[in-house]
Amino acid sequence: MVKVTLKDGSVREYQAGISIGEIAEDISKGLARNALVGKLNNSVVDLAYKVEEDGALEILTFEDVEAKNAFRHTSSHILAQAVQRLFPGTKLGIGPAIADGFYYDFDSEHTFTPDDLAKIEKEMENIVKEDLPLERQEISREEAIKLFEDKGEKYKVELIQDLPEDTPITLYKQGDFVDLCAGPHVSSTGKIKAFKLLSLAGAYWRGSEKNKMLQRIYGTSFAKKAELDEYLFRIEEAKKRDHRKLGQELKLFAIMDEGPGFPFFFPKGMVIRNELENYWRELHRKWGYQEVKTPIILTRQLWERSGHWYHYKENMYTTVIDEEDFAIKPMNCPGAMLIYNSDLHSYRDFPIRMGELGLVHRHELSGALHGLMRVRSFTQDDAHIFMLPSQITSEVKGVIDLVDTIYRLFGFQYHVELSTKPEKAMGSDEMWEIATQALEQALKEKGMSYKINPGDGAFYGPKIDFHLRDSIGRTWQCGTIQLDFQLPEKFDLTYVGEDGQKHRPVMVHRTAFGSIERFIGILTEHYAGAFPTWLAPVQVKVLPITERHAPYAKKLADDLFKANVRVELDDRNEKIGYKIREAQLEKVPYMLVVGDKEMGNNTVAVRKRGQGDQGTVDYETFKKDLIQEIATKV
RNA sequence: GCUGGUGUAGCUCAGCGGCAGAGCAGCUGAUUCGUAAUCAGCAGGUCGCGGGUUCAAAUCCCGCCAUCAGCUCCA
Repeated sequence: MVKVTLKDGSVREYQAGISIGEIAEDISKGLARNALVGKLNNSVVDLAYKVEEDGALEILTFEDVEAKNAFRHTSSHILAQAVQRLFPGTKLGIGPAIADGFYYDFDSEHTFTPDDLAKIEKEMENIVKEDLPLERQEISREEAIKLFEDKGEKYKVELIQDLPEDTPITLYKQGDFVDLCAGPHVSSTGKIKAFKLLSLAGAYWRGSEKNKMLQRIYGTSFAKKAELDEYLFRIEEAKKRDHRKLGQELKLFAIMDEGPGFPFFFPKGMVIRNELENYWRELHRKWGYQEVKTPIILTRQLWERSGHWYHYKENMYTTVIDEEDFAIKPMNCPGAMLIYNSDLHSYRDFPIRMGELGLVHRHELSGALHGLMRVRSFTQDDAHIFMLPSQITSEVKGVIDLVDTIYRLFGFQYHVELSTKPEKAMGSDEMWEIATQALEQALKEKGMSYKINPGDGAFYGPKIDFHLRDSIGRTWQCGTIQLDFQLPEKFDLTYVGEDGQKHRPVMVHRTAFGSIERFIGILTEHYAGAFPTWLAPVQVKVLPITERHAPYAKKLADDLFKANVRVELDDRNEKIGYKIREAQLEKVPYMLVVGDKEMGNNTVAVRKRGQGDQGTVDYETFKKDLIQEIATKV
């Protein structure tokens, strides 16, 4: 007999060798129906797994992330089976579950088209109907290699050969289809009730551009049809928030064929940008920063000295002036070094916090460009902080607080990553070690949870990155804190210490928004274009009901304009419903509808974005509240 | 950069070898109206760019550019 402890603490006894599926059956019919995999002593296993010893058991359903992954992993096997049925000779790459679904990589002479996806889905439906059980089988390395060699599955053979010696090799079999797979899987193809293939894409074998590009098919699957439909609906909704679409609809910004990766800001987008910059300046003044501006084009010698010419050249635009080589700055730091060195510094001056809204240009791969999120010219809200080594932790903590202040104002969820020394790096290992420790120390003292990104640091130092999400869940690096022991050396930065001797200061590069452009992209998606009043390009629209009310409407609009409110008057000869509809589509926060009633007693009928008609209020009261709302950035 | 898709009016899209189309937006006129679209008329095009095939190309073929998805990259 074996004793099984369930999640609720109850203990049940069974014949040794009972399967987890049978235990689920014993617990309840409903659970057995929804059970996908089991979790025995913290490892996830198939329902067919036979329990031979006492242990803690959980029966997992689609609600559990491990079960969801197994479910989608099985879905990817069904996809592979369907593809091999329809396109014999197709070789298999890998086919894992991912955050919102699954994919499988194929090497096929046939190039898959979107039309093929429908055919493949049909065949997948057949496989689901066939209700094929998935059978797990453990075999020796030699047998496995022989099996896949005979099938011509060269990628699988490569995978097996690269597995550590002591790893058991398992196969999963469903009908005539066999795949190398660690599992676990759901018990039968019939469990996959709702799935959809979503897209096609190229993907390099094992993620290296040196390898062959395979064809990847993405899909998703759910336990219930309704959940799938809801997911697809959510994706459609999220696409409506895409900043590229909203940027065009709301006339905020655009990227044109004439300037790939070089964004244009229209008057309305410029309002948002200027408001953000005003806020930035106000905040940085309070936090003890000074502001500088450094040139966009600087000599080749400078970039050679900073190391960019050797480590960053493929991303830099260059030009020739009077037969001399120049480069357009991809970063602001060398300019800041020159400013630092234009004067003598005392330890008493530290920390020196030198901010710059600096326009940088970087040559990004054409395929990497993405609206405002990934561009070739952008404005970093940069700052360089010069300090004593003893000030590192407190300065880094200060920047963490500053970034958090900004993100909290917008209600962003973010996560933090610590990136360590990359392969192509300047400086010694010890330098890197000290710098990385200093950053980690600050994170620990702030009690922040963070993810470590090995080898993802900048070439000159380790960094802390702040990542924000876009409308469809992709994350983008925005704020960053980078410790740099290289540039102070290269530019021979010094300060005079207490002892009257010259010493080397420590420097941190940091951004909060990251890039103003990217930040505006994220903001646009975050608010779905309905910006808070302080950022809204147009804050109030005054809508007279007929021409008769236009003079009163104009008086209000003029008064608001004088109070620095961004106001527009819509005195076109249109019905009120039409004007409201337009203002609503423009996502203007406040509409003031004025007719005979309002004109008589100096009131306005307020319509608030998202909340509809708020009734009639005294104009002066409205104005006072509005100005208060703008000032407090709510 | 790589793989695949897409590019037609300001916007959204139809047309896919035989006269360049629709809706919205724009302009003109009428309508003077109370909370998401009043009616009528007019105008609007190097069909991404270049080459080729054809009696004839938006449509087929080749090259390039841009863009979308993913991969790679991401300071």
